[in-house]
Parts: sequence; structure tokens; C-alpha cells
Amino acid sequence: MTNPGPAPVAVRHLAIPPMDATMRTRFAPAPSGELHVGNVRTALFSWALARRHGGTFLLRVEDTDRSRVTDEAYAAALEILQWIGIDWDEGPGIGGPHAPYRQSERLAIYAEAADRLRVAGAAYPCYCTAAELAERREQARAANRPPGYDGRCRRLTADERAAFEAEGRTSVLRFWMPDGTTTWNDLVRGEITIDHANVPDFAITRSDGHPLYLLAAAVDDIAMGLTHIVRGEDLVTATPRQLALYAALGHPQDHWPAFAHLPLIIGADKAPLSKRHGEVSLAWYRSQGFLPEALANYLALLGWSPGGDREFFGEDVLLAEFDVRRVSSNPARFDIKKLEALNGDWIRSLTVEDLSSRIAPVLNDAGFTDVDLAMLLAAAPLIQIRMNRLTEAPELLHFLFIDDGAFAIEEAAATKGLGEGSEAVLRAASERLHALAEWTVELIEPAVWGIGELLGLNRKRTATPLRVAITGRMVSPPLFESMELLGRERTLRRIDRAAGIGG
RNA sequence: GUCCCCAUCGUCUAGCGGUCCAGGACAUCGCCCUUUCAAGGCGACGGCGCGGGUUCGAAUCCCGUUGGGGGCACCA
Repeated sequence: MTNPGPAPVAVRHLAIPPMDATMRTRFAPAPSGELHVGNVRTALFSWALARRHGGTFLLRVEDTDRSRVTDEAYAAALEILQWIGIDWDEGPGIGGPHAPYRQSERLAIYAEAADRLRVAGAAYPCYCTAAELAERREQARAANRPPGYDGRCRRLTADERAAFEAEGRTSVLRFWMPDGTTTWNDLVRGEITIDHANVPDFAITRSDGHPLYLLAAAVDDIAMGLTHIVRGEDLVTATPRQLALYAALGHPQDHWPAFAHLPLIIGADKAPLSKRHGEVSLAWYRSQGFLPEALANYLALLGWSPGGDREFFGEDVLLAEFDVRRVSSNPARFDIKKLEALNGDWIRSLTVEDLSSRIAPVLNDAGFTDVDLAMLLAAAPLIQIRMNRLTEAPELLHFLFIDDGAFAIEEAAATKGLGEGSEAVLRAASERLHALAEWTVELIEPAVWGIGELLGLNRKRTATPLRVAITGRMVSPPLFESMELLGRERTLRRIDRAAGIGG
């Protein structure tokens, strides 16, 4: 008795579950590498959607492909999500009513589902080899036919199966896609209809029995009671398959989740974001001195806007106002310049205490291992308006935290800044500053300007030799504040030393 | 190739039929401030891809076209 195959369908999934506290959304990363900006934006939106309405957000790890997933990537993914401020109500580390939340620990559940589909005739064993499939794909492409699976193994008889197995062939379980159409009401794109003629049968298990993405995701979305699925645009054509699986698995249509397909983030040349466009992993941005607040702010802006002119906003605004139906449906280009500008705004919005605590580890990484925290606290305001990235701090504060023994004037700065006439400035400064009653900006500044007047030099020509002598650079934080921070001893020592070199 | 989706300054976007000869931000370029560099202030440059409709009226609605993106895996 051969399988007649599924009856034709005309799926119309237009209902949107209520956007209220009963909502359940998820982020389902496959930790095969570092989470990139696109993944994280999807997570951010899915999280914001649930939080906005007081619903539940869960994290599910799609790690069924053991050849691609590593424990390091898994741990890193969790960690980076936490870093940017995303928390989950159910998932790894927390548990929940549908635990476990790692698909690699739920294999038996998928195996049972796959078996049910096979017994019901909704899926069939397919004995085509990878090489055969690839070849037929090529032929189809060459003949301008759709390259998808051609349904060849749909109605194999028991004898034919036995023959294939005798040949030593292995089989995957392939889902028999019913003829017809699927229409759904996409939260960001509106009504989308796809003809199943363009949706070939697809594998739901590997030949080793391992579940594949579509199966595992469908089974879990049902089991975990998801109501709204936020994912990337790359999955829109997977939706008819997802819905067909729901139906075949017996999930009542009035419980199906709504879908929101986010536009992809692309590079400056409109090509998909990849390494070619610079780094894409979120961890890289963290290592480059970007604040989690700024990243979240920028990522939220890629495709969503709170409306009006507001662009600088935090988690509070996102969580209070995020509306998935306001998400733009066209691909957004990732612009690191804008991220940097936003990062600078965020740096400027921090208290000095907060800023200092974030700078400290960066200084440490740069080799300044025993930074005086009081000194850092005093220096932070000087550099706060001068940085767009935390990683700029070591360069800016180099003169202050470097060991005196290691301090050196950059060659270019010496050439440009310690030219003719500078020795006179340095010697006079040494003398006058030595005599100062108190080492404060209030006294240092007039003393230095007085030297300029005495020597007939403008402020720039007065300040530059001192700046170079003290900071070793042509560019530095404000001179007098820097001198005050450095202290009288160190300042005078550097001036005297430069006076010997310069002139 | 085919199916699906998309289309406002270089970029991200506001705009959801009249209040738009299109607003903001980033970038770029000037000017101001100024001891360097920034930050800040002011200003400039710059856009509704194209063609048809619908309408008294379109950036906003419809059709076509062009361009772009995505899918068509024993990846997810």
C-alpha cells in the first residue's frame, strides 16, 4: 500500500495572538561561532517585545549540529547576551517548565516526533545520497528549474527500500510538503503568501537520526508555548514548512505563534554582513571599547525607531516603547561611524565614577597594571569628552600612568614641538613653577601664560613645548589640568629633562 | 533561473493622502569657541529610483519597471 501523500492545503494563518502578559517569545541561537550583530539585534527585539508587554522571554540553544557547535561558543553566547543586558525568564542557567533548553539535551523528544511523522505518512525515508542530490540540483539549475528536492523517494515500495538498504545506503527522514499555499500575517511585513510549488520536501532528520533545524524548532516552539516568533528574514521561506510541521504534529491552528521577520543587517556595499566588512561579532565590539548601552542603542536603531527625532535612548525607552509592527522591512546597513558617535554620546553621559570603573580594565589590558584609582577618577573628566571608545583612554592617559623611567618624548613631537625657542620656555617654566606656593591649576596657568608674555610668545607657542615635555605628545588632555594631576615633582622633572634635550 | 521580500539625503531614519518646495542623526565641508585634540554652537552640501495610474491633492494608495536582499542543504 503506497502512501497517497498529504491532502492539498490552503493554510491561512492570519490571527495574531494577544500582545499582553501571556506572550512568550524566544531567541534561539546556534552557537557555532561568536554571536554577530545581526543575531544580537534579533535577540534584542524579541526580548524587548516580551518585556514591553510583560510577557515571558526564553532562550533556547539550537545546538543539534554537533559538528558546528562548541561549548566555548555556547558559553560565549550566553555571556555576550548578558553583557548587552538581555536577560531571560526561561533557559540555560535558569531552567523553567520546559527544561532542558539546549536542544542537544532534547534529542529523544525530536526522535519521538520524527517517528510519529513517519508512521503517519507525513514524512518518508529518502535514500538519495548527498552526491546525487547535488548533481540533480546542478541539473535543475542548468535547466532553469527550481533546484529543490524532486520528491523522488516519496512512494518507495518496501522492496525498493530494502534494495537501497542492501546497497548500504542510509536514509534521512524527509517531510512531505503538501500541495497548496500558505498565507500568514507577518508582524513586520504584513500578509505573505507562498505557493508550495516553491517549497520542496525537506529533511527533518539526518541519516544518523539527528534532528534537523526545522523539526527541532517546530517541536520546541509547540512544546514551549511560543506565541510570537521574531527571527531573521532569511527564514521567511521556512515559514510554510514550519506551519506544515505544526499541522502534521497536531498543533491546533489557534495556538500557532505569529511570525515577525526582521530585515537583515548588511554591509556598506549592500552585501550580507560578513568579515569582509570588518568585524561582525559582538565580542569584538566589546573588545574595541564600545559600551553595551551604545551597542544596544545602535542595534535597536537598525530597523526600529521610537519615532520622531529620538536617537539617543536606553533600554528604558526600548522596553517601554518597542513595537514590532513599527520595524522597518528593508535591510539596514551597519555603519560603525554612527555607532562610534553614539558610543561617544554614551561615554559622555556616564558619571565619572562609572566611566572610571569602565576605563580601569582597559588601562590594565593596555599594560598599566597598577593604576591609582583616585588618580583615574581625577583624570576621567579630562578625557570623557575626548573619547568615542574606551580603548582610546590608554593613549590619552599614557603620560600620567607610565613609569617615569619609561617615559619618553615621541620623536615626531620632539621635532615639531621642541623647536627653536622652546628651551627658553622650558627653563623659565621650571623656575617659576618650582616657586609656586601651591600646585593647582589656578596658580599654574597664570604662571605659564606669564612666561609667554615675558618671552613675547603667543599661547600656542608657549604651551606646545610644555605639552610635549610633559606628555611626550603633540596632542594631550588640557595642559594645566594634566600638570596638576601629574604633580609638581614629575612635571618639573620632565620639563628639566626636555630643556636639556630641546632648544 | 524561480519564489518571497524591500525601495526617502552617501548611511540610519522621521513621515503613515493635504500642516513636506520632505525633518533629525552620522559622515563630509565651512565658520565660531580655543594652549593641542576633542566636545559644543552655528551653517552648508545632499534624498522621496523610474514610468504609469487613483485622487481636488501622493514621499504616502495601486500597477508596471529597474535596482537590491533573502530562500530553493543530511546549516541554522
